Amino acid sequence: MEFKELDPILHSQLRLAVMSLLISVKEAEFTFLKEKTNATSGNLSVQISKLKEAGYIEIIKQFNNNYPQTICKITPEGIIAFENYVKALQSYMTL
Amino acid sequence: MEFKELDPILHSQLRLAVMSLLISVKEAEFTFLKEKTNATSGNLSVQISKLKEAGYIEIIKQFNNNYPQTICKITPEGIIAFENYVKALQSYMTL
DNA sequence: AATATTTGGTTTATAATATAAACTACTTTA
DNA sequence: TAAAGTAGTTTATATTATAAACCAAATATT
Repeated sequence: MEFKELDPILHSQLRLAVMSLLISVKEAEFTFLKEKTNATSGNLSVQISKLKEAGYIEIIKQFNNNYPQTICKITPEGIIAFENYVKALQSYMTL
Repeated sequence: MEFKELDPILHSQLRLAVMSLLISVKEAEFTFLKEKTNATSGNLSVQISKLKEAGYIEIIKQFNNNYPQTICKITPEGIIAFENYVKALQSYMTL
């Protein structure tokens, strides 16, 4: 058994946490992700941008009660990438 | 359920692969690790040093058939760290 | 009504990490 | 004895992660 490549986009604690949340909730606000992950705004902003560039999530910017609101949704590619990442990890876990 | 911290020493593809191998074989030569992980010598050298500094492995340098030989062994702390890392990962995997 | 504070972020600068390239030291083979 | 191979280490560079600083607008305070 060889070691599978670990998708570098997902092999990041914060991006993985975000994806993990989006897998279960399907759609989440920036503030929700920030609270759940305990990330700083700056870091979260950068990381969701990377996930978007990779095509793993969709980012929707809108206004809610006069405030800007950033919504994140996982894409089908994102779901597949997450599943593959989990599978790849198992090759390291001596399961 | 919150996300557990991922030990940064282990959250590296190559170091994780090395630890995964050492969990199963208990002791391995540098060249064996290099072949199994497909790493370059330089990268492997750096990463096993970090694992040693963290106390996760022991490095024994000796000579074998006139050639230098570097042997790596996992330590009890290394085993615990690996197990904790695997447990922490599960909090991201929505198992 | 001006000013301070809060919300909800982004951009930028810096620190940490991973990796490859270059190098060292020695051995074997031609 | 020169070339090539073994077994690595060191160093330079590219990539990543993170925090600090900033921005724009809303709301609260005096």
